[in-house]
Amino acid sequence: MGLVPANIPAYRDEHLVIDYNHQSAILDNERMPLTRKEYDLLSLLVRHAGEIIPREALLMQVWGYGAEIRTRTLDVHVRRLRKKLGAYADHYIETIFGIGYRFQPFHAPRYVQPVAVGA
Amino acid sequence: MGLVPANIPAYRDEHLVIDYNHQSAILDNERMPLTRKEYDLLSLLVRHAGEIIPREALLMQVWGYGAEIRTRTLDVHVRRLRKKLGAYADHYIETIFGIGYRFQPFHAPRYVQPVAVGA
DNA sequence: CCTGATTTTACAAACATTTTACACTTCCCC
DNA sequence: GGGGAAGTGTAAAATGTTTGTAAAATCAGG
Repeated sequence: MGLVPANIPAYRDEHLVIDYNHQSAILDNERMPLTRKEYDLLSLLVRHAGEIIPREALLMQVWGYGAEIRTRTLDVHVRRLRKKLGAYADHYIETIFGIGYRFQPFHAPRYVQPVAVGA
Repeated sequence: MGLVPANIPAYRDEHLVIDYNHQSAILDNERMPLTRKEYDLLSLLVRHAGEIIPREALLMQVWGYGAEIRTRTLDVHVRRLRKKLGAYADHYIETIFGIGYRFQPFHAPRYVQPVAVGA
């Protein structure tokens, strides 16, 4: 029981922090408020940073939609995410035409760098 | 050595003091009278300052309600608390839509060290 | 260019919280 | 115990937020 779930290490790069425990995101030291679906979508992309994830897979994982459902919901949510990501939007969320999307970290395949946190 | 446990250090910030030993609260040097439930709710939030606490957890900890109980009691108590917190209400008690609430201290500790200015 | 995919905008439906009002309960004092 | 004041829970309307869909605009690939 506990108020706080298990301790999953956060994602961090030059501009973005995703705290999986708090289900929150911080962009350039500012809290970035995300809705549930936005968070689900972003965190899925981030957990597979560098990989192309097909639309199909995203619709399945985040919405539970099967291949038979035709919808633009994913695109609209990607847009909302990009809007909140501001200037970095196009760097972070890459469109793979005809396939899906890919999250691209800043500064490379170093997923988690040790960070000295001031108390 | 009485019934009441040892000295628990009080919570203090710019405007608010919570004295856990006396179960009392002081807002801008004025005593802020709280009812039992109000105190329980506020002190729980304050003890986890900066963390999101799910509605479920609050209902469990303060009321002993399980997940099966559907009620708006929590919301109403949050409202009563906010009313007593006056102008700072919205700063102190933050609503996390779809999840729960969070107490935000004044002069909050930063998640991440500020980055050198420049750009 | 032509065609189909994605982006963008706008809006409505679904869902969650806030606010108000009131009923019930508890506690205290006589 | 009786009566009143304070505390607490609930219902319901008002308000606010999130999500899904449609439709037009734009883009990419052949």
